[in-house]
Amino acid sequence: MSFELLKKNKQIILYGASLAGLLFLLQWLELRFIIMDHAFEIYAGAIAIIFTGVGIWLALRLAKPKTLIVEKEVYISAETTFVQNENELERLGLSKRELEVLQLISTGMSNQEIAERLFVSLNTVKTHSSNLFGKMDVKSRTQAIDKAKKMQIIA
Amino acid sequence: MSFELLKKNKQIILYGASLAGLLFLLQWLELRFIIMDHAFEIYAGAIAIIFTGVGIWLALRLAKPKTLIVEKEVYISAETTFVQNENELERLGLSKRELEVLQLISTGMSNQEIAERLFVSLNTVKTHSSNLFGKMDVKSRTQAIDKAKKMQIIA
DNA sequence: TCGAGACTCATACTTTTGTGTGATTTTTGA
DNA sequence: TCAAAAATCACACAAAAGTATGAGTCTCGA
Repeated sequence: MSFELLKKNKQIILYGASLAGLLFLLQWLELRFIIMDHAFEIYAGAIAIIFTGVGIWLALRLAKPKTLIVEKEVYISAETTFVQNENELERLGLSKRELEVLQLISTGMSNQEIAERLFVSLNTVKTHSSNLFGKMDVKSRTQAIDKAKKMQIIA
Repeated sequence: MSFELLKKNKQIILYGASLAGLLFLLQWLELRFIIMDHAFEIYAGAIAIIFTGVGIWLALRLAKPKTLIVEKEVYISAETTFVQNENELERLGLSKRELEVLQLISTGMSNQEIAERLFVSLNTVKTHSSNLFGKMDVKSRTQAIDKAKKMQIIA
């Protein structure tokens, strides 16, 4: 715990130490160059410059990094992001088979192709599609596709 | 031009000025408190602390911000992000009118409705649609819708 | 100005789609 | 278990979609 604290305040401790160190250095230097004119100003200037540097160094180390949030546009194909709108689907009251037919219609299949895919007769597919058009309140397969996509009940 | 330069180096000039100012201040203070013991060390410490502050301030102002790039995924629905795939559209060789018909077909409109919308005859719409089906290599309007959406040539 | 492509339209025909009605079987939930 | 819903299918008809062919007009670039 106290070690943690030490670690956390490392910079501050280091700063204090360097400050103290420099003062000792200055005192020692004072003895040697006290005779010099304007020695004080020179020292003061040196300290100012040095500690400006220390300050800069401190700031750069301690400054919280500015978090730059880059909004990355992620284009995701409709298939991967598709989540079926269960509510709307429920509301329509489409049966499992009707939804299946609707999905196949949306892929561009003809009634005959759908019949073959589902192993039922063409008439059955027609019945299903006609019924689902009624439930969806549309008049054609193309309208059904458009509406179903807008309602997010198919991909 | 020289004004620009002045502006650009404002911080540096300010720093120099404050440094000079402080030295004058110190010289003046020296005359008054020279009698104090350890005055020099006190001054030196004060200078160190002040210029550490100056350094920090400078660093924070001038330093390039440490940027932590956080990629935030922005999900965008298909409708709002729609950009027509010009290349594919070009490749298909659809005429302006054919594309118009295709777009209206995709909204679920019947040929008759499209004819009325475009102020042309039903036969004209049929001709356009038949031609565009040929160019798109599909056999029905539903297939055309599916393919066009996948090719991103319609919304 | 000449030809190619675009746009228009018609006619005739085929195919597909959609509706209406009725019926049988299966599934399912109360 | 019993009724309702779902799924299946047929037939007949109507409506829409799609194809093939031919043709007239218009625009635009070579």
